[in-house]
Amino acid sequence: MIRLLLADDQALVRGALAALLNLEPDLEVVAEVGAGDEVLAAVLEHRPDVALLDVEMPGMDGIAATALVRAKSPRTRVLIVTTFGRPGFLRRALQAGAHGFVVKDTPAAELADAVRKVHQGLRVVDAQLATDSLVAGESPLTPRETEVLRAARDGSTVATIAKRLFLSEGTVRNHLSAAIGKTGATTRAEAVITAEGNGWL
Amino acid sequence: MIRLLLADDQALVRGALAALLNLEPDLEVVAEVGAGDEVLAAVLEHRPDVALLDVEMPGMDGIAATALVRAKSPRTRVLIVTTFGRPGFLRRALQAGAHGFVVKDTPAAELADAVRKVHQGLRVVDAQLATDSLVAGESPLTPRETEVLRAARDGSTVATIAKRLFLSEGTVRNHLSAAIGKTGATTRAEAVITAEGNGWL
DNA sequence: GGCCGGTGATGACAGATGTCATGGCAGCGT
DNA sequence: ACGCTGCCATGACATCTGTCATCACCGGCC
Repeated sequence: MIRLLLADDQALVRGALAALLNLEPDLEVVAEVGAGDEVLAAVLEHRPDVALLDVEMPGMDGIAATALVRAKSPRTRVLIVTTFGRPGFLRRALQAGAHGFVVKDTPAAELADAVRKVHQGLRVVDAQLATDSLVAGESPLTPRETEVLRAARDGSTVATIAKRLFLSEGTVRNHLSAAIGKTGATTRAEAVITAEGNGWL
Repeated sequence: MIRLLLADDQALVRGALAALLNLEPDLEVVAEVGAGDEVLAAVLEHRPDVALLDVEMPGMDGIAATALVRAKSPRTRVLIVTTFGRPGFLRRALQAGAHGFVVKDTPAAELADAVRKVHQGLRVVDAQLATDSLVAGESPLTPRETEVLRAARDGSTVATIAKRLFLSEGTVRNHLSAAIGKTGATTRAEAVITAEGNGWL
């Protein structure tokens, strides 16, 4: 019997996935959580064989949670199950120690197989996403550029960003300009969009 | 036995919801589709009692699909099941003839009840969302303002938007300025975000 | 008819934005 | 020690953006 932990912030999806997986005779959902910062405690308490984690979660994202789980409970294998096939997500998830990466629009029938493969120690990775990841490459943005661009996501002005990050306006403009150049964009908003699409933020 | 149709673009979620609902002795999923423009054909073929539709779908959104289903198959009741609790979505869904509106982070146990209530002809609406909907109100944007703001979502410049919509740059700026004022924003990007958040785009 | 709201346009203007050159400073690898 | 890279800052400049006033056309409505 393979023991599973489910982490997804959408209760309905979480419950539905539990129902789906519990249909399999060799799978058993032993714990469910709805936030990233609840994952580790639940893992330590229930010691699941495989943890299925969403990337987008309140508290802590699934990738940070993956790293924690791998560090504190090495026998637990991690399968990322996410909505967005962002290339950067895949890369960072694997670097954090995830064993598998499945997008939510894969057929339901394949999920159980993915779980079993991950449990056997195999790697499960969406093929399309793997190639995208190679194309998109690692984030070209420096930490500071990333931070500034992230602060620009909500449509703030340069002045606001500067205050929030304790930088001069000129510096913010410089970082934004660099980020715009590196993303191949011509506008701040465009840079935000492509950077997000590649999972660089 | 209540016969159900499921429409959601994420195959995994769709399959999981089917598993969840099929656990109920009085519910039966008779059809599944992954795009909005497949909904009507499937409804006409299988004549489900209740159709569970996601809002965000390729082809046609769930709200437009709702209107179609209500027009062509009045006996089929529609329950919207969506990720985003945008006030405008609720309003438009109800106007299109939906009988229920459930957000994906409601507990899984409540979904079956919602389906049964909708089947009985009752209205099921997320309480929090209903009040939000009243607060946010109808979109204050004129059709043209909406169109221009929508064209600005990808971070285009005024010049690009003007060309795409065959307007002068000044006119585009005027519409954007009006939209910014009506949304209470100070930037185009901010206006886009709040308008999207309210389901006005 | 007269009024009003939505649409399109123009011109003008202050302010924000993106770019560039330049300089200083800290850390890191050779 | 030297050079490289990343980070921070400044100043200057062209351009874009947001705002405002003004005009014109059209459709609906009292």
